Amino acid sequence: MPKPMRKQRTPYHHGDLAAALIAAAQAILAERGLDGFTLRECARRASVSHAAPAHHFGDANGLLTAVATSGYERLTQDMREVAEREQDRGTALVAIGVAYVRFALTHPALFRLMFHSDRLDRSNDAFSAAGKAAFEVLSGRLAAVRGREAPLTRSETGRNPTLLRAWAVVHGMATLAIEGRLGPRGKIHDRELLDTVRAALSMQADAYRRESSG
Amino acid sequence: MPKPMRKQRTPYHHGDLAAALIAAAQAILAERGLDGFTLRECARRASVSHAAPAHHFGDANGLLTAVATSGYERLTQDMREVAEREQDRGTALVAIGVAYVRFALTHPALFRLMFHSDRLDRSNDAFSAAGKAAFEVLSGRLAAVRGREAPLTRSETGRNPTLLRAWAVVHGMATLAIEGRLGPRGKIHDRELLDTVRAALSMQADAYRRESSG
DNA sequence: GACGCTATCTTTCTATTGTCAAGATTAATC
DNA sequence: GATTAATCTTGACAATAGAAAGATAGCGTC
Repeated sequence: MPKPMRKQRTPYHHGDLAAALIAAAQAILAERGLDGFTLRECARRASVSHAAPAHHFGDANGLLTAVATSGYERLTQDMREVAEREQDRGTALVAIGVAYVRFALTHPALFRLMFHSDRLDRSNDAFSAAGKAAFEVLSGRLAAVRGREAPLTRSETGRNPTLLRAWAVVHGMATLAIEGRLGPRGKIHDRELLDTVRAALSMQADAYRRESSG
Repeated sequence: MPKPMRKQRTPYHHGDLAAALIAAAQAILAERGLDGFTLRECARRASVSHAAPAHHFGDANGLLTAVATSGYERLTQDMREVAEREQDRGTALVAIGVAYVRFALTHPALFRLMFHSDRLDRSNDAFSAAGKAAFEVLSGRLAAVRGREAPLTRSETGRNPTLLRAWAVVHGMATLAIEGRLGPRGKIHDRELLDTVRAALSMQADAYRRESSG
């Protein structure tokens, strides 16, 4: 039984370097933003040589893809949680949108990485699965509100005006917010902004209902 | 009278290096995207030493800010042109939104630079003026549709659900489109997508009218 | 328990980048 | 025409990503 050596200087093998690198990358993103991310700084924080990450993630973009994947998983979880707390279908859809925007405000650099970066490896299976799952929370609830049968796939969004509108309004608010286009940032302003977001999404939900019943 | 020397090997002074650098930067953005942009490559394309740009733009971000500024000016012009061709206020608002998305589809990297980059010098006066002008085309037309008096400022968008919604839906569609989230890209697909965008914005405009009259 | 295999990690090297400092060259001004 | 200011070059520095080659240690097999 390989007894874990008790704290040598620096054990040659890290133990769980992949997880440590992801955590370090998340911290760097939060502190310095996406442009402030460097693979070497990541390695430094994990107390490991600058070439070590390559064995787990290939290159810098591979690590970023893993970080983005975990970001999608957290976003999915956030949206599901708030949706389950709501009884009404319409308010559930609004709550999902608010959670989406709140996620962006809480993790702006991560959100940018997930949605606005060309440094992601889209052929990565885990990544696309995580992105798909997040999308389906939104599209599934929308289909419920609209009284539709099956939710649409992502690539069909470009051909369905209603789904496009619903996703776009939420995503647009999130994007504009973290870019500082909607006024100053800060705890107080963010809360005020989320109130406005909730109001705007309620109006949207009302419009969806009117359209599908009219 | 300083007669322009007829084509020496390489004239020590470029003549209009600032413009040449901006043009080179735009070309690089179009070819290789924002992450593919480098200051040295820019200098190479302008046939100038790697340190020359500093005298005109300070640093790399200064050049990018100038490029973004000219991007906002073009976007403003595009939106104004299509709006003037429309008679009805509602269709003008729709046309502005379509122009916004079309601009993003035509210049995706430039659009990302303008809206999703932290490499811009927001204290630059020309830059903020250009951004403000673009915003006011949209908010002005929205105010007209809603029967409002004065259009709102950008920082008030975070407190006004209707304006927030209107900007967000257009910006969200543009963003999702250039990130490939709405299906494959390409001439045919883009045209199909713009039709969907137009349909979606028409539904939005109808909703605005219903709300302000109800 | 010994052997070998393989994953993990380090060191070293190359090419590239942005920025700075100092000098060269030209245009503008008086 | 001389001085000043703007423009551009050369050379250097620190930092980066990635590749190559070697060191170390965990793991299965016999």
